[in-house]
Amino acid sequence: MDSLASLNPRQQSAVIANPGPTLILAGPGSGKTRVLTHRIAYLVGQMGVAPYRIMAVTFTNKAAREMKTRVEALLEGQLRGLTVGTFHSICARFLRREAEHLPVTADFVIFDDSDQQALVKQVIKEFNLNDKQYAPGKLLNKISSAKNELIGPDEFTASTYFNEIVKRVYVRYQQLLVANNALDFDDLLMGVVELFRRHPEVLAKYQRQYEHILVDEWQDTNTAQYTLLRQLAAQHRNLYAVGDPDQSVYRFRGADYRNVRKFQEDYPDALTILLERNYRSTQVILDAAMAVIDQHPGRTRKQLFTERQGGAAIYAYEAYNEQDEAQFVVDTIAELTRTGLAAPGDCAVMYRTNAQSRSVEEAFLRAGLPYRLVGAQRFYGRKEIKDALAYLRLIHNPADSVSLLRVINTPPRGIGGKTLELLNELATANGLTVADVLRDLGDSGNQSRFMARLGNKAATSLINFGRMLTHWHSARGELAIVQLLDTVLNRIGYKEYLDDGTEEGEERWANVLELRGVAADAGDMTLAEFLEQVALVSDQDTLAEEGKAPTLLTLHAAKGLEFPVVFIVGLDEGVLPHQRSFDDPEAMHEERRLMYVGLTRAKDRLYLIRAFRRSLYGDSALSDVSRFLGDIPTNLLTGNLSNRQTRAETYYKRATTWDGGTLNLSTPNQKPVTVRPSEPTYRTSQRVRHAQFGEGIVLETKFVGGDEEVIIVFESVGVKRLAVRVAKLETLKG
DNA sequence: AAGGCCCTTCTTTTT
DNA sequence: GAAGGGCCTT
Repeated sequence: MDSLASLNPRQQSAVIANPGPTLILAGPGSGKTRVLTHRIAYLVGQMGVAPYRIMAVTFTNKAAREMKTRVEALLEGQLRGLTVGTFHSICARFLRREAEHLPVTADFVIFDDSDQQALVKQVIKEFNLNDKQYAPGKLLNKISSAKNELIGPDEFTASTYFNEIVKRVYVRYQQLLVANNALDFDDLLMGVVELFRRHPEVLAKYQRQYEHILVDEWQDTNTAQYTLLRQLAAQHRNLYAVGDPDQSVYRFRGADYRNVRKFQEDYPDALTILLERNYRSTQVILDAAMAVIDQHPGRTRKQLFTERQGGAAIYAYEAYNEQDEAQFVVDTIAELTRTGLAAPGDCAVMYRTNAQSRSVEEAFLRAGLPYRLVGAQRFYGRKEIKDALAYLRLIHNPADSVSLLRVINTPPRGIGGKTLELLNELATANGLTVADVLRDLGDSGNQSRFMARLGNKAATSLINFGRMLTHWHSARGELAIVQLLDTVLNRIGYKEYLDDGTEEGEERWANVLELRGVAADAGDMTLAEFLEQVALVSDQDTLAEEGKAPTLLTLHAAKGLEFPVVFIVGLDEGVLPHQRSFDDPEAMHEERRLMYVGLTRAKDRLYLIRAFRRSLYGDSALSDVSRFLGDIPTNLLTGNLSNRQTRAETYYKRATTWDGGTLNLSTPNQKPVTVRPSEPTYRTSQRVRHAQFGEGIVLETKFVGGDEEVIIVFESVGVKRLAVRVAKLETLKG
């Protein structure tokens, strides 16, 4: 075993801590994963604990996989029976195993966000509610928070009229889930807690088994998760929690960093170990990060330190707009690569919201450079992927009415609204599900007792569809996932449906092929296992081994990762911190922690970028520099934003030298209004000729300090930025 | 029934 | 500046 000698004294004492409740407060880059893996290896290798008596819980599958691999490497062998997984996957496993105690069967499917939306919309319709006043998303938020707080539909107390509606929706929504043989994400957690409460003998079984429970990212646990762990650890009390309250960024999902303090209150005898030595970043980067997080009220200060004294100054850059911001990132990466200071794969670009990735992606595309984008949700959220998966889900679980509705007329097969209405009616009148009616139609064809009410055309379509379903359903056990998927795709002519000759169509089909690849990788996994796996992937899970290209990801997805070079874009008030946090102090604190997470991802170089103007809702507006940038001492900064005094003056000068007409800036600090520059001379995608560079296409026109600038991609030399006044461009036709 | 067009309404973050 | 919903025509 990789000896304990490779760990520092603090880490060592964490690894060899006596049994009992233990809390490891681990600053960023302090080697918490090493501590966790060594701890497990120590328990197994030195303390003789059987692997099956250990549970290690993480938040992402990637973290779970990594932990397992690293423990196995330490022990030089397979660890049979060790439970490593995410909260959600471990809970799903428990629930399937104990399904006899549940309202759903062991085959239950997991409903994702859009399935939940569909179900709530159904309830809204059923109750004749106004979906503006009672927006599905709002209702779902309420329901989700309730579940995270372990409040079931019956316990939900309605103190206001709105909550009265929420309660009714919640009750009905839960009924529908059960009718669909489905659970949502929150049900997985709450379901296990409830199961344990109702069936102490089941709980006792697991309590006995799990002598040691280790938890990563403790600060991100919510009430349901916290309660679950307390239940499980009640007998042996060997709860080993690793976390950092400064990195808690999932409040919207019910996470409560106060669970760190709660741990100490609930286990007064807990051993607490602080890991403050950082092995990742330069001191410059750490100082900046500490300066930001130290402004967080009501927090215990940590004094992070590193051997990596000094380091490159942090480059703070103000771009003109988000295109310029993205261009700066691309140019800088090119420059770092050229000078050998970093490879493209060392670089990461982080942003607050997914929407911000677009301008960055466009800049990479324009430069013809590759990048990798993190985001499983984006992939699995695509319509074509959801549709393909809906077929598989329906084959697996015919009770899944949400999937049925998705695919019954995709691709179009002549089953429209009227037919669906009739189908529903038939089902309800006979006390059956829609799937039952379809199956009967498929089985009995023209002899079906439901024929009478159906028109000829509709009946044929329904019979055909019913037959396909029945056929696939009975074949599902004999085929590998990828074969089943191929069969379905072929039969429904999905390629022909998607690939309509447009670029988008081609891309859609390419996405389906990617899903096919995932299915092929699933090997001989059962359909149930496959569906669960794809339901529970996280954004981070899609991040394979380090690539050769820069990584684009949200700050949330960046948690737990590190990169030699980090760019954080969008350091503007309203973006980071996000607009939505302005009137909620707790939310604002979380924005600060998010900034802290981003800063501490960087090992060597950090670039903080903002845009002077940024398009929002379509038209563009001016923004202020993020307050978080202002918290970083200027002596750590370089770049055009390193002197804040002058910047404020610059805004003023720049703003007042614009066309003047619509401007009413009286003081430099007053919030600037939207400025309309005069009409551009050139238009986007216009062809032009330059005396030296030859022919090109205008990508963008803009005004900088009253000067008109155009960005042009030339056939000969690529992208150039030119001043119209100087460039003498000739416009071409076409 | 299906496809197209115009309208609105948003946009945090994700297991 | 996209995506969904409502309303139109074929």
